[in-house]
Amino acid sequence: MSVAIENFVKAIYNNENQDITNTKPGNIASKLGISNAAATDMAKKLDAKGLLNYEKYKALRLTEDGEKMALNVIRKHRLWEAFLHKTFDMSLHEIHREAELLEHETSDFLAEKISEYLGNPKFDPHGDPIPNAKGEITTEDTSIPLSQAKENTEYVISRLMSTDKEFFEFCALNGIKYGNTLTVKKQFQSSKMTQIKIYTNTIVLNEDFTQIIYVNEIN
Amino acid sequence: MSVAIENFVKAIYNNENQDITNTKPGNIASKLGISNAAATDMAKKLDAKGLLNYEKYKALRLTEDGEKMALNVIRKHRLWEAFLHKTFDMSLHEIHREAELLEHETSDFLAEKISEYLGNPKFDPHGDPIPNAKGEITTEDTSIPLSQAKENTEYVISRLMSTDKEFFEFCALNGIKYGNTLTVKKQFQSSKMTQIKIYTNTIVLNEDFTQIIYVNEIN
DNA sequence: AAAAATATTTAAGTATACTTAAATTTTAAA
DNA sequence: TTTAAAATTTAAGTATACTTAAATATTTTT
Ligand SMILES: [Mn+2]
Ligand SMILES: [Mn+2]
Ligand SMILES: [Mn+2]
Ligand SMILES: [Mn+2]
Repeated sequence: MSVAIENFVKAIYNNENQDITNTKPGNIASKLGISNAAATDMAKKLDAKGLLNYEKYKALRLTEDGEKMALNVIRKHRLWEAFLHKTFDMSLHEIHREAELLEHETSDFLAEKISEYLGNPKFDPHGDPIPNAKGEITTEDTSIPLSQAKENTEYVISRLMSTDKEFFEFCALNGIKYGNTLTVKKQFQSSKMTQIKIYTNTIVLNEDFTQIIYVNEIN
Repeated sequence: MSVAIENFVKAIYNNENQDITNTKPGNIASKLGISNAAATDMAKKLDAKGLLNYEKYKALRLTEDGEKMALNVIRKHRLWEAFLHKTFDMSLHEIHREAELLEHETSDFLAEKISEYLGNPKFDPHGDPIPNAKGEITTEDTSIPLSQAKENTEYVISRLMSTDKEFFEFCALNGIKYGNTLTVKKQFQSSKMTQIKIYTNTIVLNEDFTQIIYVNEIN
């Protein structure tokens, strides 16, 4: 299958997992940077291929085959990210950029090699789950955004939900990294800011950041 | 530039370095598995782009820009081969297959990371030279095919010029590997066979193999 | 030096993945 | 509930990278 098709089913999959009613051609089009007309064309084509169900004016729904394809591409994307981060120490922004291309030119054979080399990781450096070779995600996500965390409680960082370069640069500079530990000190109700302590540093984050930094409470 | 263009200039470059007079559309076409007509079309297009000089019925000649592009792709190809061989222990056949795809989706940035990680190697696992980031090949090739080697002389294996799976499997099983040492025991003139000793094994190779295994004499 | 064989080019056409513009349908607002 | 706004679809067209078939040029053989 072509790069265009793989990116298309991946965009639908990612969208369905957030907002199922809005998975319409126009929405996918704007995510992929193509015209609405192109997205409608593609939707019809993929319906004919059995990768999704297309009904005029309705939301797009991936078939089982379509979802399998999406998860296969996502697996390769996240394995590359994990690999490039670990082996070449590339930043959270760089790894995404490279993985977006490499994911389409990676055989299942090579994906397995990467996975084995890394010890079959279950999460990528953004905290996104890595599907297994069968296309299954076996982990469950219990994490909450930092904006909803309790005061005076210790958390481990579980996910950084962004693709923004500056955000990742901020994180890298301040030890905000998947797996690291932080303590929530105070939630400022009116200003919607969150004060955290990470290592010896105290940082006050605004809502833009506390809604994309996800954490798990340490028992 | 597209995958089709990159593969096209690469095929011309590789061909020019062997048989300059025969670098015509039909020859490139058969190497790429496309029709002669498609190759002629592409040649005209790349002439317009300034990557090669096309004159009806004449051999294709890369321009400086075209050669630079070819060497950039070849660099990425060979870096991937070196990397996959070393890091994932993939075979000489597998690394070529994967590199053929990855070479087109690799940024200069990532290529540099791979190169640094490997210690800026000058040769890939087939013994092919790896151009530097400027597109220069600084090494010179003094190797000769095993068919022309002297009897009772020690050589180091410097190049395995093939893309054939079975040949590489044979090599892997018999210690015929870039950098390994062997001794030429006898050249059978009439049958064009070569008897070598490698480690403790004695092997007799026919011309098919001794013309694609290159060696350098050990001083 | 012709004739035959081979290679190259031209012409016409296809599939994919897009575009813009117009028509249509849905959704939201008045 | 009618109207206005927004989204979706249809229609027509483009660029890329191919194809096959026919025309033409080159190369080889006789
Ligand atoms: Mn992608
Ligand atoms: Mn990720
Ligand atoms: Mn290639
Ligand atoms: Mn090689």
